[in-house]
Amino acid sequence: MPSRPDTQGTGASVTIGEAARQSGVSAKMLRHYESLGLLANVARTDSGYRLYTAADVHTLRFIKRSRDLGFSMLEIAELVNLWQNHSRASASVKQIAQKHLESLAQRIEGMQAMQRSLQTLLQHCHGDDRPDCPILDDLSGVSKRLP
Amino acid sequence: MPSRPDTQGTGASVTIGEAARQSGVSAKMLRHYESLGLLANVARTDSGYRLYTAADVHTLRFIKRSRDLGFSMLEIAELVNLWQNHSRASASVKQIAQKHLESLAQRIEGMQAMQRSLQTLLQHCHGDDRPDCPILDDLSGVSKRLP
DNA sequence: ACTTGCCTCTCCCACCGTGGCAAGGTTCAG
DNA sequence: CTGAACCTTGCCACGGTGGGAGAGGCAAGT
Repeated sequence: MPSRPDTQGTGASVTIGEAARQSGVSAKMLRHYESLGLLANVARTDSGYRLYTAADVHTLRFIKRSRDLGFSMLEIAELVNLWQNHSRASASVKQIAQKHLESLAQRIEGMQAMQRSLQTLLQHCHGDDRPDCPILDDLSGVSKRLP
Repeated sequence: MPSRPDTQGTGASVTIGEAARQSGVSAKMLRHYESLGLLANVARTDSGYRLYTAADVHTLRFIKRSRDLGFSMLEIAELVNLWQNHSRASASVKQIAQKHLESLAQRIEGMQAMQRSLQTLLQHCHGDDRPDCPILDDLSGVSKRLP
């Protein structure tokens, strides 16, 4: 990997590929986030290359971490705004996180319900070369739903 | 609601709206499933209206139940095939369900990891009108990640 | 016969987040 | 100068669902 100027982010700006590497977000997504208005005012070289400052990369890492926690882009937009607004109330942040946590819990519960049903079905299916299959019976509504 | 012929599905075929009602799948999705080849050979009236037999509706309920258990359309296509193939081996069905269960478990784990992180963050955020906020600190990478 | 109201038809567009590809310009090292 | 690696924009795709437009079908009421 041939060394390019300022690859370490010691001073000025980096290109999109470098910003992608430093933030863990793909270059594709960097452009996308910009188009969503999540990362405004990205500088450009004369030839049109995007240039990311250290602050931009920091924001990108913020976004990445938020995505990793499952926040939606809409929520992340709000979080970024709050983050950059130094007179925010922590309650606003907490409320967003709380709501996300609740929806997360709901989705998990839904999936766990599926999980339980599937486990029961799997337990009752012998899984050999005979056609007889409680799983299909359940899906087709032929059998009483298993407990 | 004016009574339409054969609303009870006593004998012949029903229109898409009725099939939707009887299966719990939207008419929109009925057309979509057909375009996916999941429900082939749907009859038509002279004027082009789709006509669903009782067997079709049964298949739709099968699909609905499978969706409710979180199977993908691709998996459902396989399941429907196996269901209709009377010489299937139950092992084939079980394998699909098993794989689905595993991916389900994985996704649940991922979401639970998010859940735990969020819970920790929320616990540490006082959530009042002051700007100080451990949640944002964590997201921005300023603080050491909370345990 | 005509209107009214509901049904259905086919198409296209949107979501969300991500990836891929194509056709072209830029920058840098050898 | 050439080639490699990078960047640009733009379009298409996924999965599964919903929305709507514009047109036609059908039954019931007048």
